[in-house]
Amino acid sequence: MKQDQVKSDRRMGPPGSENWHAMLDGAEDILREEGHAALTSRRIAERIGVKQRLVYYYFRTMDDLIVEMFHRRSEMELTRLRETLKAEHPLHEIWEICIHSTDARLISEFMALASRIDGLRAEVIRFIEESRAIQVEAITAALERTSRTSLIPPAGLAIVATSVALAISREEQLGVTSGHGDIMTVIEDFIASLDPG
Amino acid sequence: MKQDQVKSDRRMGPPGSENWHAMLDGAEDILREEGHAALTSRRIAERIGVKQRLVYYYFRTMDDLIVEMFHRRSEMELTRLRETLKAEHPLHEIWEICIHSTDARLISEFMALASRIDGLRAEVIRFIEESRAIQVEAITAALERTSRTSLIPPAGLAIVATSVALAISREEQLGVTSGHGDIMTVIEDFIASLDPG
DNA sequence: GTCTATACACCGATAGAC
DNA sequence: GTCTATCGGTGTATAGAC
Repeated sequence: MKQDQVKSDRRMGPPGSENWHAMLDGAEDILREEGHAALTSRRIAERIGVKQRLVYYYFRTMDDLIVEMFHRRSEMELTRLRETLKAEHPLHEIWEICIHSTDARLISEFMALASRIDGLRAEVIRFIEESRAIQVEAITAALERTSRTSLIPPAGLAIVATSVALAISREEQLGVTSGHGDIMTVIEDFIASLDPG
Repeated sequence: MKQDQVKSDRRMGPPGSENWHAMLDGAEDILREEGHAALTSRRIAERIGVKQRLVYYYFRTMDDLIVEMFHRRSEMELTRLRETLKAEHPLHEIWEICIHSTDARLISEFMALASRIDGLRAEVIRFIEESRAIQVEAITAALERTSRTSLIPPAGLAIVATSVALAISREEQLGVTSGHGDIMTVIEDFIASLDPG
């Protein structure tokens, strides 16, 4: 294969270059701060101080840019998750990631976009499956280490943790807080009992 | 107050009329099937067989239409939830509503839109708070009826139920199912023990 | 690599006739 | 109530010079 571009022979900029990263950074900021409606090639260019045309030199289409934005982010997150498996207290670290690196606004936007963009949907599926597998591995190891059994199987616990963390993050951004402390305490106590320290 | 329209003196169509409902129905279908990017006055008009101009006779702006669409829907949902309190097995019925009336695609779109549209955000907050209050009431009553205490306070249980139901609905639409059966069984067993029948 | 310039489509919203 | 017609703005994406 001499050419990477099978769909188009337009000249393209190299992935991973400075501009390439700057454009994805700018796109992420716009998506977080202003939402999907503001995520346009013009605004990205304006934000990082280049001309609009250049966006189409680094990304074939806007949809490509969006998929790449999610892909870059999910790779970083999966790497962080995998590293927790080697740490002393994996469950604490995974819960920290769930609570603090979950930007509900960004996730809402990506979810809505995933319905429309096939490539993004595939990336989202891959991310959910991989991160769940890592969490299940950590939970299973913790159960074995403490010689305990759980009423809820590891995969079920992983779903509860991630979905509650996301819901709390979303509601906090909206300004709703009722019941948050209650459930956080329960989850943290459970983790403490399973992964003492 | 002689005039309802304080922001604009443009002539407006009556809320609740046939066209008014048809437009909101069409808007909902578009949002569910094609996403926010396709939700335009032209497409709504085309879908229900009227001219685009008519949309602006019934709704002052597109944002107004979107807020009204969520409002109409959340009112119906809250009414259904309130009715469960008078039923024989409230917890079963609430869980049914959580699982089956939760359209993850629609909710993703509304959440993303809520970041941009202030009026929609206010409606979303109101809906979350009201529905949580109803759920807490049902759970508290069930605990008293069975003379039980829960490790997790009612508000925490409500958060777990709604957030897990939403996560499962979202993942099912994506085609991810690992762990779903595990957690569903646990929740359903818990409800059965609290609200036997 | 980066630019100017631009084709072309679609959008929100309105004026004013019938 | 519903229509035709339209304005001004913004979007994606490309051609081709430098």
